Amino acid sequence: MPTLQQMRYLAALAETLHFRRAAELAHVTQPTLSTQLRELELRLGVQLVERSRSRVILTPVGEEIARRARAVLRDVEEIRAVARFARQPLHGTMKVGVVQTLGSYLLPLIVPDLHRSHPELGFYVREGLPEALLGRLEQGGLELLFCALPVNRADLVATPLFHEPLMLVAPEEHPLARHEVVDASALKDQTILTLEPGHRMHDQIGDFCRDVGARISPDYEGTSLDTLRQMVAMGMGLSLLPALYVRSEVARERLVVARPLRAPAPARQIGMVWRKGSARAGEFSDLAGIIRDILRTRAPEISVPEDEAAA
Amino acid sequence: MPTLQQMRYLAALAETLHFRRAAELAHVTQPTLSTQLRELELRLGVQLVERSRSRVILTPVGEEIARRARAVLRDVEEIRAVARFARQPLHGTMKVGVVQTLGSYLLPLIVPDLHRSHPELGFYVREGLPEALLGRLEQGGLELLFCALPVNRADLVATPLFHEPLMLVAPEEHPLARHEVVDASALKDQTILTLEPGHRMHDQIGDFCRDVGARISPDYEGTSLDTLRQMVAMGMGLSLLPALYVRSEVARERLVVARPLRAPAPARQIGMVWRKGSARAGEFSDLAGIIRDILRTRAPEISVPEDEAAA
DNA sequence: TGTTTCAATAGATAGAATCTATCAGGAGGC
DNA sequence: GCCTCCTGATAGATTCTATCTATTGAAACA
Repeated sequence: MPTLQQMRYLAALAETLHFRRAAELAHVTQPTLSTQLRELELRLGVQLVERSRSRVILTPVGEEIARRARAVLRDVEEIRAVARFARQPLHGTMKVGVVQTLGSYLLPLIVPDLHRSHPELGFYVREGLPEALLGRLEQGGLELLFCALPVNRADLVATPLFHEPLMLVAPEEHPLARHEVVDASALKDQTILTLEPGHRMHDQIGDFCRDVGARISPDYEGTSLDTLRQMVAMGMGLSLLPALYVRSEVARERLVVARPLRAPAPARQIGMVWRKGSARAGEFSDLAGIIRDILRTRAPEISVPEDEAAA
Repeated sequence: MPTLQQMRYLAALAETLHFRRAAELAHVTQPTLSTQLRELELRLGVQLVERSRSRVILTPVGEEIARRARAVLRDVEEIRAVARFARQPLHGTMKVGVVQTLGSYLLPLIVPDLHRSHPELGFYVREGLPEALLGRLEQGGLELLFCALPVNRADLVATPLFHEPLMLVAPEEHPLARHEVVDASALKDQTILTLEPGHRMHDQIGDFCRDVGARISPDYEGTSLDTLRQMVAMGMGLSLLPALYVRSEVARERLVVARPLRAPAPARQIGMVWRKGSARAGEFSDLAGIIRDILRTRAPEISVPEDEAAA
């Protein structure tokens, strides 16, 4: 099998048509280049160079192979360039997953600022249910996941990004809409719409409703936060939606109103998850810090933890 | 600089995602593959593989580089294929030069048979004047030249293909056309048309005419054998044209007739020339033998020498 | 808890790439 | 014609490196 070095020598000789000068070009001595080219010819079983004291000429095969060798060397050079580019932190593409209940509002909130400060960083985004995304993350299909914590998998690590209360969403004319802050006990016997199973919020809201004596609507399970909101607007019941979602979608229209729940309100802890031992673990930690900063500016009403070592 | 071997290991690992099996695939032991991959990462300065006991995952850069590495390996494989192909004699393309006074009839005579017996052999043909073609041959722009011998250049070798007499070509109604064989002395004071300077035949016919007392037409010098023939047909004079040309072009029409000259007739020796030490010298010798055989069949009236070592 | 599996590591070894020094042949100058 | 310079090939020594065997340490599994 020919070596890259031999190809380099052939390319040099093709350029200079002169052994000594080719050797200089390749930063080796002339005997090295001579023997390696002879070795290359031996391995390929073809004469590449016509040697004479007065003239060095490549054979037609030699020309052809030199041409191809140059292409190979160029491609290898590109590989090195790819590596060099990737070496810089927060460059290149990250394959991230976002749980559906975050996708519609989290990325739009942080990506513009992030793109401004780190223009070389791109995201390949995949939405889905937590279980599926965690599986993909473990398998290597994703590098990074935004979802609700805690995540209890031995080979994954997580760091919190923000603490997001759930807010009561009701039709404008609903009696509870008149309260500025709603007490959990006020939800007794109310009908609550929630997401289909598989979402973290499904279980969380189910538990909460059982505690306060509210009734989960048996007839309907939403597939997204948007459908829940629309069902509330149609008077099918109340719902509990994440504060940042409310901020980005509910606050913009008049059909439904959102009210905070009195502490201890149900809430979710949103964080970033990656594989323990991921090559980019350091980058991910840094990225978490950057995202927390962005959130502090863009969503001051949300509680963002101090930076910490990923746990 | 990464080595091809390291790329091969990366490709194997990308395929199996398992060190031991990748090592098997690459026909080395697992520690070898491990250390070489680590070395590759070190050289590129990038982590390519996420190692954990339970799972092996390529990083995104790892994927990208593995993809490119596979392409490089494929291209190197192609280089080996090119060499393998070139190794078979009388395969591939030969860059040949043919002097203008041969081009119109020599190749059409031999190429059909040659193509039948050696379908993988192709010609890239360049016509020109002898001097220019010899220069190109020496510089490496051509590999092989068909022209009149002798050729006296130290770095070239030649082998004869056939001995080709020149024939007298005259208008049908010309008095000399009545002789079956024409004596050279009969050309005394006749007007002979010949080619422009630069052709071997220009000098050869000039010498011959001086010897027999014929007159070279001062007003006209042909640029090709075809124009000479046409000038003869128009009654501008007589001409001396090569026997195989006569056979292929003159014999087909009625306007001019060709008559052999009584010995010692002027003649030219046609041969093949290549560079001393050409990679394909052996092929060229073989080719000469094949061409001589074809000529013995296709042009039995022509004298073809026995095969010999190229001189 | 013991067993198996996996990748990393250590140390030895054979092979390869490179170097310095030198040779042999041809070109060009005098 | 002879000498010198220049070319590429060759010889031999040396350093590097790719590879091997043997082993370790850690996780997964039963």
